[in-house]
Amino acid sequence: MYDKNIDKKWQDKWYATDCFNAKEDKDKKKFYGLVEFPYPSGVGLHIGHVKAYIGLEVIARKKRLEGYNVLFPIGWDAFGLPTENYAIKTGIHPRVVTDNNIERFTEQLKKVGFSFDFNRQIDTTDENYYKWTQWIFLKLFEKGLAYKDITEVNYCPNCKVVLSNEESQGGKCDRCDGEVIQKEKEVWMLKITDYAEKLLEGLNDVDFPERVRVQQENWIGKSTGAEVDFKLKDLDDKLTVYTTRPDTMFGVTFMVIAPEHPMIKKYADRIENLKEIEAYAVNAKKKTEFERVQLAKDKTGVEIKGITVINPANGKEVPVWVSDYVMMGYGTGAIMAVPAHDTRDYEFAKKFGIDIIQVIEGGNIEKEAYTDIANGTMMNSEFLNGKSVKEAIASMIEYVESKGFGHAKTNYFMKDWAFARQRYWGEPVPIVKCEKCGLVPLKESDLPLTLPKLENFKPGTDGESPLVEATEWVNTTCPCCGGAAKRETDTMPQWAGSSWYFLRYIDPKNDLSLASMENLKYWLPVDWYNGGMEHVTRHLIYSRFWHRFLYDIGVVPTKEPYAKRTTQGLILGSDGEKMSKSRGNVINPDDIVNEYGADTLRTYMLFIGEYDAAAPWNDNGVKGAKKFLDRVMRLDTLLVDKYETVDEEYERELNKTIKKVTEDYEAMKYNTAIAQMMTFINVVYKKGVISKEDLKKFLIVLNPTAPHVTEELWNRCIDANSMIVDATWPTYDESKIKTNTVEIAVQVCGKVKFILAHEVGISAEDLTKQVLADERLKPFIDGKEIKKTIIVPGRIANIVV
RNA sequence: GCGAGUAUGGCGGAAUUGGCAGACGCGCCAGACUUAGAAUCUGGUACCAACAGGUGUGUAGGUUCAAGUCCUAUUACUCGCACCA
Repeated sequence: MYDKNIDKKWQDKWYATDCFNAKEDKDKKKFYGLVEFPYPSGVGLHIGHVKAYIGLEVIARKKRLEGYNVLFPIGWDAFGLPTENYAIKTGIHPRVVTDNNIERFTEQLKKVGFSFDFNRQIDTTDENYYKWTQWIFLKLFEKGLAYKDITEVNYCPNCKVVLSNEESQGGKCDRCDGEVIQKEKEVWMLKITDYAEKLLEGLNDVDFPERVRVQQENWIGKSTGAEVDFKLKDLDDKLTVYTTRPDTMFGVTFMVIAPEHPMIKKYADRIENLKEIEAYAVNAKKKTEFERVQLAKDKTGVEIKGITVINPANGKEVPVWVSDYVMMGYGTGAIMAVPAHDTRDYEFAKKFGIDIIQVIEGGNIEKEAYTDIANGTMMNSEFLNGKSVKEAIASMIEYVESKGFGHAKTNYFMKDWAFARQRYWGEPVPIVKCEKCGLVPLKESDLPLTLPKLENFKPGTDGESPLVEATEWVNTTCPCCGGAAKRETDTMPQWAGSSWYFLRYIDPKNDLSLASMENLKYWLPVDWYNGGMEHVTRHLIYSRFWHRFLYDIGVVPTKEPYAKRTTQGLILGSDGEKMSKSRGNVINPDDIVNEYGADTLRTYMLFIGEYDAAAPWNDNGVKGAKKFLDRVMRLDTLLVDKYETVDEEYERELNKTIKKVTEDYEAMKYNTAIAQMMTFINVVYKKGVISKEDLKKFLIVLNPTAPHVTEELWNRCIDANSMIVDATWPTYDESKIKTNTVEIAVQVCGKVKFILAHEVGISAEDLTKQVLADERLKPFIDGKEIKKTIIVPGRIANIVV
């Protein structure tokens, strides 16, 4: 029986002997396996953490046994709102809360037997860590990539905090799921848009799952087209639009600008219906995300009376409308509308009775006026006629460039990163505001800029940081002129610390640099990074950005941080629903470990199904995993020094098991690896004996899944003076897996009639003779004409009559 | 609306990529051991049928000697994006 009490015995041995620690042995081949470090919340370790870590845990243990120098670290992403909210509620300082939570998490992780290198733990709230987060910020500032701007930001009124675009996807706050509003505010921004192209290109050099790559590409949202100027009639000014289809310029019948477009203010005195337009803008702003998206089909808008523009392609005068289907945040906030080609423009034109300019030709008279449906070439477009869309785009761009009213332009959907939170529990921004010198960075030697002690960390009512209250800390002197200055009171978002943590693991105690180049060169890139899908357009993109920036300034040796990325699937409650407190279907890993032992939890997590697919929890499945481990533990009763006779089937099954487990672990197909080990155990019980040598091999391959059970059995049956963690991964003998004879199905007209054994390596002709001579075939072919025989040795025999 | 993915027994899931569908586990049934239960062990378990046999991988077609696997259409669900000009 697998007695859960053996867990602690082996955990004590492992963690006391530091056997999982990465060595600084640069001659050895390295493996850097990384899992997304947890936020140490007060709730403790969740079953999802276990699922997320167990995948690479198996790989890390296997790589060690294969002789790699393995870095498999863990740390704490500890800045953030929940800790602060808890601190606000209880009055306990976030530092104390964080330390307690880290202690609890560490204990829980060790109880599952994770082989993390606990000596390299990092904590983003440790001032020796965030010193370097601040240092990177200074570098970003120095290169002009960190800037302060008054802008419309996403704001969560509930959390009282500014959010980045990535944190407010779908118009909902990442933290509280509340509605996000737009608010004008002065905040720090990071120019991630400067890196859009590099982030896109980098995806070609890494091994990411398809859907991860696609999601990042969509998020960056690259589009190519042109910016074109439309002259305002009777004014010395122009309206610039962005379009991906400059070839359709001859079909423009009106223009649309966003309600926030600056042109409205600029020509307020010329606009005859200004009141109406302002009222529309106010109304548009009030719309919630839901209204904007769900009611999208019902277009609204107002024509601007008093302003028209001239289409530079044909000199025609066109009206200008205001509508909220055009966004100020994308392109130029203004579009040229071509209802004949764009469904949105079409809907708008139809609703407001604007010209569609249709030419009767072929099937669809309303929508294909400028491209011939039959051959996809341009028509009714003067010098573009007869060209393909692609050619026409190029030639129109050439035309507008030569005439000086436009140019080719690439746009990205991704926006700059709002990099400021109005909270206490985050990294202070190392910048002071001086009346004389403006925004002045701290000297590197003055880092870290530590958080002041504060009694009250409640955020201000109107999006003010609680640090405003720390007057002694806020009032400082300017590093540049020595005059009076004030510190920045916003702190960095939680994503700051996690954007580079994988670098610090490589050299966690270095106080001269964030990590030494020598160590970085040895360990980078991260060979394998496993984490959640929810981070694809958040942490994963932020950290790639920071890493690429650090590469550009010569701090890290690789362009991309992660060579390979995988994701784990969700564990659902036993009711098939997402685990949540309110549903009461939450499984606590502690309970499973306490009742069934750590290896049972590990084995079950891996056996439950495909690793990156969601799977519901099943209590009986857990018992099944325990039963398997019990059967393994009882192998000692079958132990013999040597077999009396060589058994080919036995040899085959063992070698097959080693092969399959070796390959399946690497492909994260843990469920089939375990199935094969179960099959092997079933064979062993059938035979009733197992030799020491075979048991030894089996225990090693099972070890990454069930380290406690295998160490215990190793100690009892193999060698009491050594441990599996120091053993070597077994090899398999391919020739032992192959058999002399193989069984194939013999079909008549595609229906299986009987099974035939034949020798391996037999020719098709010989096999045909053997099949046709078989007595069992007679009843099916007697008196019938054989039309065709398909004989594939080792595969199939099919007789068509 | 656009894009990606999934669909196999009562359940979780397997199927050297076109070659015996349902590995392995759960559950269930029967038996052994037990005073009894638990645990353990043995056998059975896709469906229909008394048997012969037939039918089966969401649905409808197709290609092929042969289809869970390839093609066409279609339905349902999951995920992502969503006025991207």
